Amino acid sequence: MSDLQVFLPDESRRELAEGATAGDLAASVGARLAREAVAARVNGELLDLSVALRDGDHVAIVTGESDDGRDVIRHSTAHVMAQAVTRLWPGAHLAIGPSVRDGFYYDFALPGGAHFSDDDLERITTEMRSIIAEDQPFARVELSLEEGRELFALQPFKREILEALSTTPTDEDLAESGASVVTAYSNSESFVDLCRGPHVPSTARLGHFTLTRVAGAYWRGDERRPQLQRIYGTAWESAAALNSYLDQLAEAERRDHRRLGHEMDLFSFPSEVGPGLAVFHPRGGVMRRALEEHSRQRHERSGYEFVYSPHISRAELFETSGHLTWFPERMFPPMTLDEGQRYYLKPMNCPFHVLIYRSRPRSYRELPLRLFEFGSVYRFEMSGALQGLTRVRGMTQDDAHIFCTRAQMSEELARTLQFVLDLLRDFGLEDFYLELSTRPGAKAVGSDEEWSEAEAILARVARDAGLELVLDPGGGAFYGPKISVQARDAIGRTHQISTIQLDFQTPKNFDISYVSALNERECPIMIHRALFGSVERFLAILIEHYAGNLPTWLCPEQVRVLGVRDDHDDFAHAVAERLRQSGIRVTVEAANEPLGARIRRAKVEKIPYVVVVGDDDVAQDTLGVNARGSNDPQRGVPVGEFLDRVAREVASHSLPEAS
RNA sequence: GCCUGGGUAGCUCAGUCGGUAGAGCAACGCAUUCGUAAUGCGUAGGUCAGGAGUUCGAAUCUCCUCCCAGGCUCCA
Repeated sequence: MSDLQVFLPDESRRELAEGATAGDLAASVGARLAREAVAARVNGELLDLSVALRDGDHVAIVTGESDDGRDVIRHSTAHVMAQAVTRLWPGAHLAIGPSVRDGFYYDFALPGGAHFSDDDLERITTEMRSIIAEDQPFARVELSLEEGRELFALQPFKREILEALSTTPTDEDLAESGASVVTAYSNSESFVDLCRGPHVPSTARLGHFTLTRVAGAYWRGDERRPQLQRIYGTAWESAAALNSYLDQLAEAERRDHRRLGHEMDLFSFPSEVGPGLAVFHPRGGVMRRALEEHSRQRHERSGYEFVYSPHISRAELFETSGHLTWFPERMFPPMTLDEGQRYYLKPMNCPFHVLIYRSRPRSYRELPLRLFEFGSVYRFEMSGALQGLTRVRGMTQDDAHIFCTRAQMSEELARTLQFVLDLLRDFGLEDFYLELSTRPGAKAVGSDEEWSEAEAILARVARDAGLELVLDPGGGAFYGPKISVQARDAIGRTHQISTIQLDFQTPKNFDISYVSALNERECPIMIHRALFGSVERFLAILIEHYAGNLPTWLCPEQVRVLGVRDDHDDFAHAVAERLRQSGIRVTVEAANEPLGARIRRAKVEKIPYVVVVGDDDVAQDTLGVNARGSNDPQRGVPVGEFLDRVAREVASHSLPEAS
């Protein structure tokens, strides 16, 4: 007898008995699906498999191999972790335990203010394994608010969540269900957790997880509220998926620019200088110079003019610009000089560029005026936020400020965006999307009309660029909205690189103007833009993108010449000199070790070309070429031919051809 | 800033119960002269991050400071 009809994603119908659940549906489709099912999407909503279906429902069975499925697995694993922690630390308070990208976490407050240590992860893991082995069902319970308050009387964070739900029923689902029903999941008689769900049907569906680290986290992310103990983990639908994720992590670690930067002798952070302050070594210096020089040339060709400004300034400048109002805590404390004058290290270049603009009257004929500077800025980042070259206290921005009229603004933005993308492509980044950050709630200055206009223009320019556009509501700076260019690197991570910001405010703060064609005094618009973000961070991204195997034009050492025996060393030096005269960065390593050992060293150092010269080469003016990434060296290549090849590659910014 | 973990030779790491500081690689020296990913022998290298304390004696135990790594609302 079948008195219930549901629709599958392919619109086919399925007859089921009255009272059938999503789990029953999965079973009716096939044993394999039933085995792999973790949840169901019913009429678009992600629900437990135990949900009773109604006539006419559209149902998609969710398996572990989907994003939805992994979310459910991770969320359920977090739940199991909470149960394990509760068993090991009776009286622990539970906060929240969501799934996050690639994993999950759960926040706890342990009795007596105890902390987790790394060793605890193993104990918790063991406890979790036994909970999973117990094959506990995740039983959904619906409660009234009052019942919820009673059930979680001893859980202050859960209570706070309940109170928040009762006073702000903003969530649509809750509004629909009357805002008075909350749900909990009970795994066993001894463990119940307030949770929206859905969950896998039973703990036995879990198991491919690893607890990764312990951390502190403030309740609700607010440093004025209690600090909780957080445990992060990752969980997947299969052992293979888990291992592949762990391999990815290992690959990211191999590419880490801090490790490579040290190994390749590019830069360091001497503790004598201070945290977050890097020094560049000669090899890193070569790389940096090549990058900056290329950027300079591109800017020159694109109509930018080059300016310079000092690293410190009187407080007045940053009072006018608003920096001291909006983020004084991010600036280094001032030094007070004679007569009580306060001087600050500059956190941004824009105020200086505005003063350059203001140094004399400007005509509309000069606009757009594009001022560029490799400007070093200093920001007092929280010590815990510092991270290699990507988050530092001293950095150099490839910063420019464009002053233009309102009428020019749209075209100038489009042009700037195109320029950004072209330049990034020169460095081998190809995969982009754009993010539009709009008005931040409280901190924004300026009128609503200005903001709407600016946001609309940016949105149009972004759309016209033909790239994927993601919205970041409220992510703009206090003075204007921005477009940021996000780039995906070789292992699929995304980095925010360039930003283009519109600013109506600073020109007003500094009261700058130009004389229009109608001989009237007008206020220009300012566009802030940094393409690399900071030179340091961009280098870090490139190092990781290429795993240290940089394109030849950026390599500190492009060619290393090795003589087979030491009586070939003179010829090796002669070859090197010819390459050097063509602008190639080349060294010679003398033949006092076996050739294989010297080749190995050069390979380990990621030199693009190892050149070997022996008897035949001396006789015929040729060389042997062993390119990076190749195990198949070429012999008898004419010196001139090799020289052209490297020169061509440098000019085209490409990687060595692994022939 | 706060939480957890860490800091031993240039690098990667060992160092037991508190009892004279260890290895491999790198560096340097000598020998070796070799055609595409590790030649042999030898030498040198240390305020065990820094400071204070406990102790007959501290890399090791205690406290303080510095630095590094991960984390600090992708919401029940």
